[in-house]
Amino acid sequence: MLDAAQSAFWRKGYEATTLPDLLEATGLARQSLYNAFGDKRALFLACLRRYSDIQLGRLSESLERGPVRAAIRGVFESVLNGASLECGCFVVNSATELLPRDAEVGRLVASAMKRQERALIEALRRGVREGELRLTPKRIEQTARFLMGTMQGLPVLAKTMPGSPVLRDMIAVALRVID
Amino acid sequence: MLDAAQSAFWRKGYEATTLPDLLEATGLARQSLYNAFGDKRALFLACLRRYSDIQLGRLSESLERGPVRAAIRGVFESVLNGASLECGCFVVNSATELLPRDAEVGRLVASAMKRQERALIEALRRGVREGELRLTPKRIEQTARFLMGTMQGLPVLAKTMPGSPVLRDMIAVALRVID
DNA sequence: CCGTTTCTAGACCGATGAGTCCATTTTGCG
DNA sequence: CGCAAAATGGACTCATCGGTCTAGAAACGG
Repeated sequence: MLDAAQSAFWRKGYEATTLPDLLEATGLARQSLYNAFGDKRALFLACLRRYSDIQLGRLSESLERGPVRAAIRGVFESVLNGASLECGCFVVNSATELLPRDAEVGRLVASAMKRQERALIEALRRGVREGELRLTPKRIEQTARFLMGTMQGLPVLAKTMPGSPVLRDMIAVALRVID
Repeated sequence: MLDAAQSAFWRKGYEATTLPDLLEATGLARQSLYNAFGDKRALFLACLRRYSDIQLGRLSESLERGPVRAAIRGVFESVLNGASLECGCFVVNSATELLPRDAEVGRLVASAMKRQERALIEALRRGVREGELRLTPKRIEQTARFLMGTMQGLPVLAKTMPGSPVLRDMIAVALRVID
């Protein structure tokens, strides 16, 4: 239900997605949609929250067991398939479209980033603890942030240079920081 | 003249920028604007072309003399100030907003990226030639692409996490690939 | 089986979007 | 100076936006 609306917003962004678009995507009647969610903006925020929660869940799950390096590589490479390839990341898209004008979205995005950062720090810590990685505590933070930045950048790059070898190279070089 | 329109589009994106916005920004009368540029879309494309040309000019200029490593660091750090900090990169913003729906914008963006890639490759080659860097030809391409990806990612990150230490860390780690 | 509640279809609303038209003023040039 | 060209303001068109309203269909519970 929210999935359908989300995919509409994801493809076209907030402004460009019209109410008819949302009705067609969800199959709902106009009134039902307003009863259920209030208005377009509230629906959008709900989608965004949901997406970032799910996405973060997936990320944490991938990172919290198995070899850390392989997990991170896996996360990066999953961008090469997935919906992100042509649509980018929903959170990043929303951020570039609506920030810094929209404070609510700003908070939401910042929180998503923060949680992502924590998940990566946690994973790197585990890697160090288990002897897979060798990083000072300072370096852990720095590296996690770098990886996060790269994760944000990849979908954007995928959009701007579709089907180019740039993505693979980008990933290859980025992964060197945890070699 | 185009500058004014550009900054309006830059701040709010294509869809969200209304004609009244553009009139106020440029100070032009409605009719004059239509006489000069045709329509909103044509004006937008003109702005985008202009921006990417100027931006690429600046980049090439910074990269083509002096120590390469310092030049690249300078380019990265210029993101920390500049209009990019709160508005991101106009090209990247436009790409995330309009791709993959808009083929014309797609071509424009892809071409901008391609030229940027070339400029970086050129710079790295020079660095190797002058003995500052030690990279195999293969590595040069790869590294250039990585740097380009990072350059695209930085403004996005700046928007999603304003005033966070993430940017500095991201830059610090990214620069390690040319150490 | 009936009454209540929910959902649906679609007309409707005011606001605002991009784009056009035209009468008037301003400008620049011979 | 004078005239042609261009720029201006503002009314106007038509489409579409997000959102509301209403009357009828479906669904559900006792």
